[in-house]
Amino acid sequence: MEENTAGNPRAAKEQKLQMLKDKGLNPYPHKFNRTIEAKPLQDKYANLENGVETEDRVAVAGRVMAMRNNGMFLDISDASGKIQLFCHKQSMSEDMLDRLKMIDIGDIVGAKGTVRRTPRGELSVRVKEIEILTKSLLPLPEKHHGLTDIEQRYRQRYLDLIMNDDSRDVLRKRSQIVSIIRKYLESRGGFEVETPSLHPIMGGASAKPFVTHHNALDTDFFLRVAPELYLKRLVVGGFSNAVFEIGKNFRNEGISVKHNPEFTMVEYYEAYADYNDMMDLTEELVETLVKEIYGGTVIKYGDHEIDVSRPWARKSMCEMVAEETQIDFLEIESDEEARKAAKDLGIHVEEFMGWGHVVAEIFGELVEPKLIQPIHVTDMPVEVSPLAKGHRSNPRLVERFETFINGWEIANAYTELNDPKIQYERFMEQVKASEKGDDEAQMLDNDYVTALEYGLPPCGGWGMGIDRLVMILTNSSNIRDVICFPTLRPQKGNL
RNA sequence: GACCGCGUAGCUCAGCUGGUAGAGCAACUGACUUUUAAUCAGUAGGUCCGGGGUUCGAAUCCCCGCGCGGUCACCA
Repeated sequence: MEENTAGNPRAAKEQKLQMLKDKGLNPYPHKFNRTIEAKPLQDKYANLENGVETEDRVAVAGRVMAMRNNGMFLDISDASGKIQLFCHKQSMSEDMLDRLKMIDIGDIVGAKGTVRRTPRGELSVRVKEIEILTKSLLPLPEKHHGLTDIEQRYRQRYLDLIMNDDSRDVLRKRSQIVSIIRKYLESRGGFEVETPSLHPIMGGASAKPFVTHHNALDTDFFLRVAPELYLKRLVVGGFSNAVFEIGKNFRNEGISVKHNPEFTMVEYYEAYADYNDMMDLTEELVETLVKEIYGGTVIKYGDHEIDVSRPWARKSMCEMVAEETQIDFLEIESDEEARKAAKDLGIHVEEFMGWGHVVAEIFGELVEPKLIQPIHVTDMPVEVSPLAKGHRSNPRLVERFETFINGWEIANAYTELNDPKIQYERFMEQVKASEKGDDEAQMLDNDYVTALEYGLPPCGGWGMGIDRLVMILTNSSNIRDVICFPTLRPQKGNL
C-alpha cells in the first residue's frame, strides 16, 4: 500500500474497500445463500473425530472476530455461535487468496467449503470460496477485554452486542420473558390491546409526567404514566373478559440503576376476578417463567438465592409494619397521631400525609428492603390507592397487593373499584391532596367516571414492571443492562 | 439535586513525591501454512476531556467548566 495507513485503522479499511471496487467486487452484495449456522453446524458434527475431513459442503456466514496465521484461520461469529474458517492455500484459487488479503477483522463474510475437524479438535470449514458480504470501516474493540466502557456500551449497543456474549444473552432472555408473559396471558383468555400513549388527563398512577404538545389540536398531552384507565374502559365495553397491554410508560423522574424514564409494563384486567385471583396469577406466571428459562424454581440474584416455587407468602401491610415497629397502626385513628408515630420512628413525613400515606411510608422505609423472597403484601390504605376497591372487611383499607422480590416491587394489583360515586369521591380527594402539596396526586377523569356509571363488572387488575423482572431473572444489577437503548444524556454534536 | 470517584492511542490500561508520553490488542511492512488471546522482527499512531492558574517546567498540583460512573434523596 503506497499511502501511509499505519496507525489509522479506518484509512486501511477504506483502502481495501477501494481495492475491492477496483477489482469489480461488490463490498456490499445483496444476498448470500448460507446453508447452516455456526451452532447447528457444531452440534451436527459434535462427534466428528479430530483430524477427520469430510466431503460435506456447507456455506456459512458471519462477522470475522479473529484472524491467525496470516489469514489461514478466521473465526467468524453469527447469531448462533462461532465457527473457524480454514483458508489453506492448497484448497483455494489465486483469486480467492487475493480476496483473503482484503478481509479485515470486523468484516461480514460468506464462505463455502467442506467440513473438517482439525487435529487439535477445532471444527472448521475448509474454505474453497470466500467473499466479503459487508465491508466494515471501523475497528472492533480489543478482543481480550472486549468493550468495557460503560457509557459506550449503552450508547453504541451494537458494539456491546458484537463483543459481549453476556449482553446478547440478557437481551435474548428479555425477549423470551416477554413472549412467555404474552402466551400466558393469552392462555387465560386475555386479548392484547394498544391504548393511547398521549393522554389528555394524567391518571392510573402516582407519578410526575412528561408533557408534550400536539400542534393541530393546539393541546398539551401527557405521555402516559400508566394505561390503567383505558384498559378498564375496554372491560366496560365487554371487549373481552380479559385484556392486557405490554408497553412503555413514561415518568419524569430520576434515572438510577433501577429507574429509566421510559420503562415497560404489562397490565392485565380480568372481569369477574378479584385480587386473590391476581395473586395466583402472579405466582403461576413467575414460576412458569423461571421454569421455562432455567428449568428449576431457584434463581440467583447477587448474593441471594430466590425460590419462586408456589405458594408465596401473603401478609397485610399493617401486620408487617406492626411486626417491624411493634405499633399497630390499625389502632391509630387520627392523621396527627400517625405522623407523630412516624416521627418517633425517625421516618420523615410531610404535613399533607394522612394516616394511609404514613403507613405506606413506614412500610417502604423499614419493611420493603427486607423482602427478598417472593411475598404479596396486601391490603393497603385507601389514601394511597384511589383506583382500588374498598376492603370487604375494613373500610380504611383496599383490596390491593404489591408483590416483592429481592426487596423490589415487581407487581401491583387490586380488586378494581367499580362504584362510580366512590370513584368520583376518590378523585376529588386526589384533587384536594394535590392542592395540599402532593405533586403526584392523580387528576379527575370525568369520562372514566362516566364509563363506570355504565358499569364495570367486578374485575381484577394487575400490573408488572418488565424491566425489573428481567433484571431479577438475568441477575442484572443495572436496569440499563436489560434495556436495548437506555435513556442517556444526548451527546453534543450529535443533535 | 447533594456527596465521592473517574476522564491518557481505535480498544484495554500503566504513568510514583512535577522533569523528553508508555505497554498489550487493533493497524501497517515482512517472516511463518494446522492456528485458536498464534508466534517472531520492524513501522506508525497522542488536543493526556476543555479553559484558566501556580511553576524554570504540569498528564501529574490548584480553580472553573463538561462528560461518565457510584452512593444518597424522589420513584416502579
